[in-house]
Amino acid sequence: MFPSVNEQMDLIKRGVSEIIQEDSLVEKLEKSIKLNKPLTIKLGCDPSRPDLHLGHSVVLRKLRHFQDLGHEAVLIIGDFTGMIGDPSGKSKTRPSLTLEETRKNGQTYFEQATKILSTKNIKMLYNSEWLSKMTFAEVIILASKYTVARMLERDDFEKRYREGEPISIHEFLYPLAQAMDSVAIKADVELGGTDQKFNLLVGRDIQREFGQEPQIAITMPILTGIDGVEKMSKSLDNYIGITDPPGEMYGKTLSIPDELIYDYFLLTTDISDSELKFIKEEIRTKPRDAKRLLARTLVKMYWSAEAALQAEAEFDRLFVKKELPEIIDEFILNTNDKEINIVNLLFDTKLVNSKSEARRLIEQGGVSIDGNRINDVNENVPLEDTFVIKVGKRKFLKIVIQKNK
RNA sequence: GGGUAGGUAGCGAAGUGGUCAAACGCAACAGACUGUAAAUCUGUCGGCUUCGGCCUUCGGAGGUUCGAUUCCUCCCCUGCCCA
Repeated sequence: MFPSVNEQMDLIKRGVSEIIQEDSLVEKLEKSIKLNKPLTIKLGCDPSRPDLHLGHSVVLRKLRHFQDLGHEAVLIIGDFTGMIGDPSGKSKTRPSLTLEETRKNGQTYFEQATKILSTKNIKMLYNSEWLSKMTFAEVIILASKYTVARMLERDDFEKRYREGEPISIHEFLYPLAQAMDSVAIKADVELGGTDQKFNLLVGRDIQREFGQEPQIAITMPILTGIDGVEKMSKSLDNYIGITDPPGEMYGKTLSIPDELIYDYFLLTTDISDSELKFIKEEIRTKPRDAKRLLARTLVKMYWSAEAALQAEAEFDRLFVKKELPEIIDEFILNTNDKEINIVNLLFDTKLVNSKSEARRLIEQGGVSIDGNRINDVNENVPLEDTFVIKVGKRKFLKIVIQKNK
């Protein structure tokens, strides 16, 4: 039923950053084969931001590997912590979610995650199921199992403490809560990004406290965002969403720095080891082709081969040949006026957020109608036939005039 | 509880009675360039505007003043030190 330990380890080890402890993992795999029992692979999910991007896909894909090897994936939706709020201390404004919101987000998460995961051997659980039942006394006993000094070992706590930034007491409780999740499902393996290493290790300690065999912690590298600097995240707007439309996915991929191409192939695609070698060479000699292949590969994974080709053609049309896109949104303008001031037009069609912005764009030469650049803020646009406005590089809108009589 | 330092535009950070819509950096946006939505360079970067200005902003609420981001009072929030 299960592939051999060596075979399993080969796939498991691809792209990982760290396995703690590797020999214990081998033992677990051996035992699983002997008893013909799948391992329980845990992944914690944050229900406050259900929109998944390629950064999330790195760890989800690792989970998929385990599924492919016959093990069971368990997604833990952190609804309990989500309802209380702010888990990182970083985003001060992160709102507390209601129960309904966490369920809805959990569902969205599941839908998106199963673009990568198999729906066969998967379970999704909400951690409020066990965490909300804990009494205050139980929480205090749990808290007694860990010391402040050990908590401060975590990089971000240590850094914030050193720099005099606030750390709330409840933040110390989150790693413990996450550890209780591992206890609750008797996790054999927990996956996470390298930034989760500390939390995954707390899970091991707490499982031991509860008389369980500690889980294996597997960390995956953090994917750098398309800016090439920061980790991929939605709030930094340097992400490629797995539900991004093909054109956007393709374009964003092309904008990553060349140094990132290899990592993206390794961590976000299924490309084989032998192909990877070829790609490594191609990145050196023809980075453009390698990147286009990456962009096509990603669009193909999340959409289709056809969408990938279309996205590429569209991209070339827009940015290489600087022509109009194939499909342009339409705006129906109901008016009997013969002409309209360009600033008002931009504002009325919501192409800009304020009239000042419209003036600014015009003064900077960022606005054109049917390919003719508008240079004057006071210019009036005749309202006779349909025309196309272009704002900046990427915003197009087709204006259709409708006379009402 | 005591002491002390702070809270300024999306973020970081200057300013300490008028010359402040507020230096500078980052992010963002536009233009040029490019294989690219990268890099680089240039410009813009609260709102409205008849382009002369006008209006709303510097934790919150009051007050002093012709005039406050700058001074005073109270309140809220945060760091550090002491207990």
